[in-house]
Amino acid sequence: MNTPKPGMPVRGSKTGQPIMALLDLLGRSWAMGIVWHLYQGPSTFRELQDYCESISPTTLNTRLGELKKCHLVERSLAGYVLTEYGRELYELLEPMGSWARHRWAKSFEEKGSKK
Amino acid sequence: MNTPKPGMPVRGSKTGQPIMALLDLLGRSWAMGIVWHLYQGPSTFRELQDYCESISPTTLNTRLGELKKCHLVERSLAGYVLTEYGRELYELLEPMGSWARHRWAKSFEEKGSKK
DNA sequence: TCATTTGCTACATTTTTGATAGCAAAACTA
DNA sequence: TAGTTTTGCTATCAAAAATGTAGCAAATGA
Repeated sequence: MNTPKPGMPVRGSKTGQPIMALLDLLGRSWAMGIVWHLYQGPSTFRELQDYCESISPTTLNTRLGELKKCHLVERSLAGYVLTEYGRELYELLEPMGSWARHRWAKSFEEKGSKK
Repeated sequence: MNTPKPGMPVRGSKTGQPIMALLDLLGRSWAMGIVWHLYQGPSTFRELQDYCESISPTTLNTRLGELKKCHLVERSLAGYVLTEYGRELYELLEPMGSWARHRWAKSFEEKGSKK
């Protein structure tokens, strides 16, 4: 699975539009979860493993590799950390948290949930 | 693969926090791409297939099913459309588009790209 | 009525992910 | 400084998810 980057064809989009590369990258298992978690502060490999309860070390490692190649994550003395780009991305993701809690979750509470 | 919903344990998070359910849902192949595309207007199944160049009808169908169960997409006479929730979500996703284009893509242009 | 189009299922193959074991290097500890 | 932990990560195999292709039944159009 090759790392999606802007300007390169990615899963399902040959145009290489940056947003498509980003959606491909973030659409892989745990990618957003890792970014989400790292915003709290640096984490070691094992801490990330614990956080992502069911991730395998293989997947965690490839995902970290992709995020590094895409300049969202890097290593520091304290462990893995978000880069500046990573933090910016988190800040774009962040509003989804409150929306999910305050708006989206409500839509499941209506009585007689269809389907 | 069961549909992630707020309040239910999802891939790697037993707490059922809405954001975790959302990240699980959106982290599946093509989920964000479908939302992204549908914001342009209603699409038929075949149009979505064309848009997501390499998606298989099987996957498209399950993904649409999940998005419907989660109140982001519904069917209309004109085809599949975003619900109000779906449009709200798109609007949260939208800033990622310009960030990817104007900020993130730049990070790949530096001379001597490492790695 | 006959040909298209549409939404979707079936099924075999490939790709991705998970689970588990475990190793080499670094960091403690006694 | 020898022994124990911890840490980052690889290897391997099984399970799950996605793809590719064919094709069918219902709706639409000519």
